[in-house]
Amino acid sequence: MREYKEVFLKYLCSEGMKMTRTREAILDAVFVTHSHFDVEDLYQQLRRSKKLVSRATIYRTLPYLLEAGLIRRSMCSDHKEEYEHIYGHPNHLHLLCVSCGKILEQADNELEQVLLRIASQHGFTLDDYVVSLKGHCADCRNKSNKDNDKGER
Amino acid sequence: MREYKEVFLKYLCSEGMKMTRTREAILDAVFVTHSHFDVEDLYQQLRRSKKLVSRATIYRTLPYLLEAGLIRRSMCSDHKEEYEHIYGHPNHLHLLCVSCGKILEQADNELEQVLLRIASQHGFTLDDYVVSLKGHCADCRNKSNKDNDKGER
DNA sequence: ATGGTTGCAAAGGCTTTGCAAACAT
DNA sequence: ATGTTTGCAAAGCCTTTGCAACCAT
Repeated sequence: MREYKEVFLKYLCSEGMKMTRTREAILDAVFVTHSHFDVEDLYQQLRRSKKLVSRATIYRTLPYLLEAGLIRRSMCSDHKEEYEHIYGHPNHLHLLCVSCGKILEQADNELEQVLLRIASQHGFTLDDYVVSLKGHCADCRNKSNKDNDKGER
Repeated sequence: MREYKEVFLKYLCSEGMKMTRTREAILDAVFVTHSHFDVEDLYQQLRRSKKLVSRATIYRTLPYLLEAGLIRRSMCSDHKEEYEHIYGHPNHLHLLCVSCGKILEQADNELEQVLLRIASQHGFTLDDYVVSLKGHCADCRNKSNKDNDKGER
């Protein structure tokens, strides 16, 4: 519970920086979100909770959260930096349907074992990973089959 | 050999578009590159081969190459769209050393099997995947150990 | 001839930054 | 009191777009 605040505080101290209301609010906004978010999402989330924080400050704070190991970059989306928080959000993979844009998240043990093996084969530690699969989900495949029946495109 | 030109031509036709010198030059520039590239890389590559193509046109062309299945988006780099070409460049994973920035590429069969299983478990086809592992390479671990011996930071 | 394509320069969107005021300790 | 942090607005960067000239067929 709120363990992430400790982590951030420790990080800030170690860098000679201070914990402020603003940073605390941003941190909370990050952990309210349960999936991917970008700067705009946080900005809106903060407005909703009546904590007015400028976008500039959010931009300035996210790299610290990244450094502190509290968030990580998420899938590359078009042209925006997306993040996701890490606590209670173990490493996982994303399944993206390129047709409808749906995203599933999933953790998989066997996958993790394989990645560990690969990393250590190359003398690497495995600190983090991003696995994104792209394909077509069942729904979209069905839909497009129906469309084809009616005469393609 | 040059098979990619066929592929692109076919794609262009199917969309009512034309093959032009400019597009051919961009395609060549893409396949000259052996690793990741962004728009600026292509632009410089084209200048070097005395084919002056505007950045705007490169920006306009890359989505077509993507659509045609000739390139794919690469690792999320800071703030730029990176691509890599696909021919002779099978799906693979990236190992990134977060300390020195070194990137290894590697194909792995077992990994691919696991990803296929996961996709189909969710009813997805597996059209493409991106696997990025982040960690510290052996060199950097050694270096940082030495640094520590001399008195940490 | 005709419709797609290109380069240019302008516009757009997201991100960064200089600076003075506000804040934490 | 002192150094850090913030918001604002301006600047910066990468990317997109309108348009007139150009090219492919």
